[in-house]
Amino acid sequence: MPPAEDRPYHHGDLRRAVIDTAMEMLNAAGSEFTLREVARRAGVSHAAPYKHFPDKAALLTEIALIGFDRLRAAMIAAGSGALADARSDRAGSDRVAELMAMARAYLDFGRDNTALYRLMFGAELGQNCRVHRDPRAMGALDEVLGMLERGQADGTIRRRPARGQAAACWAQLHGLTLLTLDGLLNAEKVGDGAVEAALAVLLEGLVQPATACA
Amino acid sequence: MPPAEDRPYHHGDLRRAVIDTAMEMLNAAGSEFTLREVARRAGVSHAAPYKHFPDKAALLTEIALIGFDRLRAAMIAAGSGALADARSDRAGSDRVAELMAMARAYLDFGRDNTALYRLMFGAELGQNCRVHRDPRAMGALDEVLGMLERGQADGTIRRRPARGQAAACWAQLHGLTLLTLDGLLNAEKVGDGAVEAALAVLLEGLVQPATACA
DNA sequence: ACCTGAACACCGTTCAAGT
DNA sequence: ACCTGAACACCGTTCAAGT
Repeated sequence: MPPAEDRPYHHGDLRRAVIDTAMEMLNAAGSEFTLREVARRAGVSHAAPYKHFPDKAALLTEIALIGFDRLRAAMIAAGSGALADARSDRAGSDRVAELMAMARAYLDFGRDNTALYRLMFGAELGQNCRVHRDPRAMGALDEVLGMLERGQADGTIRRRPARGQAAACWAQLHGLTLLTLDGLLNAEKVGDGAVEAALAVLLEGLVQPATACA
Repeated sequence: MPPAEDRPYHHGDLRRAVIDTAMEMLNAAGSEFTLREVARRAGVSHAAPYKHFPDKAALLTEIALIGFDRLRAAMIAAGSGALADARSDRAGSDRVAELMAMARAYLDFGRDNTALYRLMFGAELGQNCRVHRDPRAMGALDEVLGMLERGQADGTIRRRPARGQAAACWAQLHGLTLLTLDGLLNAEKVGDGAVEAALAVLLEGLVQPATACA
C-alpha cells in the first residue's frame, strides 16, 4: 500500500497508518520488523512515528493488544456458532462441541497469525511487560472460563475449580500452538494426528464421564 | 569472569569460552544478548567469535541444544528419583509420582532458566530453524513417552495413542511454563494454585480411573 | 592456525529546524 | 501541531593485516 504521491506534508492519520502498516508487515512472512521499515512503507521519515509512539515497544504493545482482542473475538464467534449448530440437532452434548470449536478457533488463530501470535506472548517486549498486565490479554481465558462454568452448571464438565480448568485449557492450547509453529509436533516427529490426540486427552480430563454403571 | 590479564594473543579454547560466557549472560537477567558483548566479556575482539561460529544464530543454536540436553537430564533425574522414593513405601502408584515429578522438573527448569528456555523455543532463530530439526530437541518428549508407555503397560495410564498423550503433556507443560513466565497465571489473575489445578486436569485425562463399579 | 582493527550497512532514538 | 534530516551510539558481519 504505497502512499498516494500527492500526500501532503502532514499525514492525515499517521498513528493509524503506522499501526496498519506494522500489522501487515507482521503477517507478511520474513520481513524483519523494524521501525524504520514501517516508516518507509508508510511513506514517512523514520523519525515521524516517534511523534505518535514513545518508542518501538509502545507500537508493539498496541499491536499485541489488538491481537488479543481478535483472538477473543474469534473464540466468541466459534463458540456461539457451534452452539447454534448443536441446538438444531438437539444431540445434547452442546458443551463439548462448543469447547472443541473454541479450541480449534484458538489453534487456527495461531496458525494464521504466526508472527502476531509470537509477538503477543513473546519476550520481545521484555518480561512482565505492559501487554500482559493489561486485562485485554485475558480475553480468551475469560471466554473459556465462562464456557466451563456453564458446563459445570449443566453437568457436562467435572466439578473442579473452574479457573484451574481454564488455565489447563489455555496452557494446552498455547503449548500446542507454539510447538506446532516450531515444527515440533509434525507427523514425522510425533506421529499423525498428535494435536487431535492431545485435545482428546484434555477433553477426557475436563468432561464428566457418564455416571451410569450398568 | 574477566580473563587473565596475561592471556596470550591466542585464546586457549575460545569456542568453549564463548559458549560459557554466552550461557552465563543468558541467565544473568536483563543483559542484552549481543555477540559483541559476549566477545567483550570473553576478552577478545568482536570479530574473534566469527572464527568459531559462522554467525550469531549458530551460537544461539548450540546454546539452545545444550538447554534441551539439560532439560532432558533434569527430567530423567526427577523421574527415577521419584520411582526410588515410591518403591520404598510400596504404595503402588509409582507411575503417578513419576509423572508428577517429571512435570515439576520441567516447570522448575523453565522458572530457573527463563532466558534459556525462551531461546530454546523462541523465534529468534527463525521458524523451522536448525534447533527444532535436531533430535536433541525431542529429548524431554522421549522421556515422557517412555514413562507413559510403562504406565500403559502396568495399567495406570489409559490405553490411548501414547505419542498423543506425550504431546498433550509437553504442550501442557510448555504452555504452563510460558504463561507463568509471562506473568499471565499468577494469583491475582487466575486465582491461587492455577498451575496445580491445571496439572490435576492433565492427570485426570491421563490416568486410568479405578474400574471397580460396586 | 588464530586473532585484531577498521570498515560497511544497518538500527533505535534524539533534536534542532522546517511547513 | 506535525514532520524532516542530520547526528549519535550501537549492532552484525566482513576482510585485509597482524602474531
